[in-house]
Amino acid sequence: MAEGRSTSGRSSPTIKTLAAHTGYSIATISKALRGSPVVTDATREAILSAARELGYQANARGMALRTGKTYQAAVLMPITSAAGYEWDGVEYTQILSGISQALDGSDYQLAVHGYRSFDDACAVARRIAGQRLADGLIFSGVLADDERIAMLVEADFPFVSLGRCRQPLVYAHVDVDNEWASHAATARLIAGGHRRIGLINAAPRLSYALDRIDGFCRAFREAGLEPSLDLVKGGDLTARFGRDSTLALFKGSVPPTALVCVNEATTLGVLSALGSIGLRVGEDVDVIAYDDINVSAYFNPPVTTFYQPIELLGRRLGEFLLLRMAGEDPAGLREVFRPEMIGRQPDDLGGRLSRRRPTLES
Amino acid sequence: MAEGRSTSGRSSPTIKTLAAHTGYSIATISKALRGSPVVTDATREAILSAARELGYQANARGMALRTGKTYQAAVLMPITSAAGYEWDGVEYTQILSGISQALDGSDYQLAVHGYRSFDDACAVARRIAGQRLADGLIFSGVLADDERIAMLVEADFPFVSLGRCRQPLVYAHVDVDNEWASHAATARLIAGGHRRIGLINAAPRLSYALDRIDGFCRAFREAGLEPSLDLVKGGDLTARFGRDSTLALFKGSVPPTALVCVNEATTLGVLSALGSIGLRVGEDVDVIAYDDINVSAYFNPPVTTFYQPIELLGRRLGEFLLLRMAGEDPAGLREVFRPEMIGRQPDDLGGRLSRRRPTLES
DNA sequence: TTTCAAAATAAAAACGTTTTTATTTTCCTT
DNA sequence: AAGGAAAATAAAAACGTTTTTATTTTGAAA
Repeated sequence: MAEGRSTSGRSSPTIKTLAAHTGYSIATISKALRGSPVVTDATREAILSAARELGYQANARGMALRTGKTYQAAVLMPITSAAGYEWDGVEYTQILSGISQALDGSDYQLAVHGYRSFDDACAVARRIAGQRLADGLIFSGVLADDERIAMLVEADFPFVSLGRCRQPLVYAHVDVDNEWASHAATARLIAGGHRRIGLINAAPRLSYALDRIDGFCRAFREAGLEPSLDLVKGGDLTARFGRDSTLALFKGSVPPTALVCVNEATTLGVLSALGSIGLRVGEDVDVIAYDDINVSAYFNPPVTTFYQPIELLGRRLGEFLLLRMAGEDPAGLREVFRPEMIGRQPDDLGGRLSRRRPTLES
Repeated sequence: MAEGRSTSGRSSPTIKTLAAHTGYSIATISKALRGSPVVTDATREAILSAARELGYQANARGMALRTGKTYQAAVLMPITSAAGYEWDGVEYTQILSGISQALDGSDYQLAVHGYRSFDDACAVARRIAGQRLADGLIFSGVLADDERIAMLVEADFPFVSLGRCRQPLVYAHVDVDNEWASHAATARLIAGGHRRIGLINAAPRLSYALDRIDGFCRAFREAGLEPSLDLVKGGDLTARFGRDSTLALFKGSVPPTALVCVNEATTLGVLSALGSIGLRVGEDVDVIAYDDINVSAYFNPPVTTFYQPIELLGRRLGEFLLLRMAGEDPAGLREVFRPEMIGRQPDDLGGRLSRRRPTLES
């Protein structure tokens, strides 16, 4: 099997090379490089100088074996299962980018572990913790009763989740206040006169989908109204799901006058569907989207969005994981963000009720 | 520093545990597990059985130190530099997904190395090869004279590039036939009567941007025409760039009647710009897009696209890297794909030349 | 039956670091 | 000046595997 050694013909300097060069022992050199106080300042300076001069870099494999640490920060990432399954998980690029920035300058590398289903995600998480394939783990797609969180808390294995479960556990996490955002979007539409509001949501087993429904309902109840739960659709975060859901909602006898969309992908599908049945946003129907990559800035017609830059979440995930792997209390590593509303439409009925509304006949 | 050992209270079984359990020596056990022919079948079976029974998993760190291998497959991924820099590199999720699928079942983990600029990408590649941070490398964003390729070929360090440079080197790569695709798109528009064709392209230092221009020009020349090179714009692959370029092109005295777009992100921006200046695709202007995540299926109005599922490219990248790390000749690890055209518009002038064309006054 | 060679297994070394234990040096007190 | 304790450095062990070298066992031939 090919060995890709550098072309200089000699291996990189090791701690033995440094020992031969300086006259100090391997143990002293190791302690000096680690900043141990049992080494004098003069000795430390001499060793650091020699290390710089020789271009010494500690070998990660030697360190890993002795310390038992992997120096890997693992991230679970969904494997999209079929070509053409467009835009599934595209926000992961920015999550990984944020995490990568947080890890920059640390000893840690970013290791991506793909999974195909939620059960597979649990199995991968179990294997990472059990076999010590990484020193810490980041994952998303949190369920209300996510067993990964229970398992990792019990194993005392460092992790940070993007999202929160609904179990009374203390663990590091970063999240968006989905209940608040859903409430704000829904309240805006109710204040604009809407009563038949559709919610294009994530799959209801996902914790934040439940949070979205809670916020949706709270807005109605605060207005003394019954929530239009018959107009709630839950599915995957694809443009196709957005489109199919929209077409289904507008086939009904009393279709929505407004839609709240879970993300930018479903929104694209929603807009595509509305266009195909001749409904104009801002005139025939109002659309509010949640967007974490700000791509809805380019949607035509423009839509009001609740925008949360996901790369910031990614950076915070990485920062928290480093702290958690360094032994910090997870109770101090929890943060929930509120997205910023970008109003691009008035989102109100604007005298529309008197006009005849086209519906899709079945 | 917290040690996340499993809660069973005992460490995972090591080869020493297996030795104590079976009565065989560590060396015999290692050879048996590796499939060495110097061990008898009976001995091997007994050892494999005991390994299964005890749930033995070889420790990657012990293996790594002794063999000198990292069991890491590195991928260079751009770090998006600012929040709001939307949709930059979103296709990486599907590339990583494809690579992850290819690596599944192998001993290799996917390690993501972020970079901020091309020079940073070169520095990271140099460090990965020089310090043996990984056993192989995958990267994209190939330049015509990409120094990463030259350096890694000289170092004989296993890698696969997504894209080709223009140097006479032999190395593993996966690519799309950009010259062919650009030619096909442009030829289609020329056949439809277009003469003023805009090319919303990638930055011209990128190898495939040059390939696109080559194909663009070849289509004109084959039709006995001069290419409309004044309508070629090169920049980053963002919706913003697509929009800004389009607005600039339509400010000109003789604006384009058709646009060829480098990817789905710039196309979104292009459509947004056209909508904002009142131009209708299929009527006032024709748009052909290159798309590797098939999201343009949801664009409204629909546009003709050249579609190449990028996850397939990702899988092939992973497959080739495993083969390359196993010592396979890079000359046998090269593949170029041709995207599939999905016609959603006739893309011809259709009697439009007689109509007055709105232009943007400066 | 004995001897020798091949096969099979075991012992030891190695990878490169960190940590533990041992030894040497230095400084202060009597 | 000598002795003892603290500081500083060195030697050895350890991590868990693979590989090299050594030893034992087995089988075949004389």
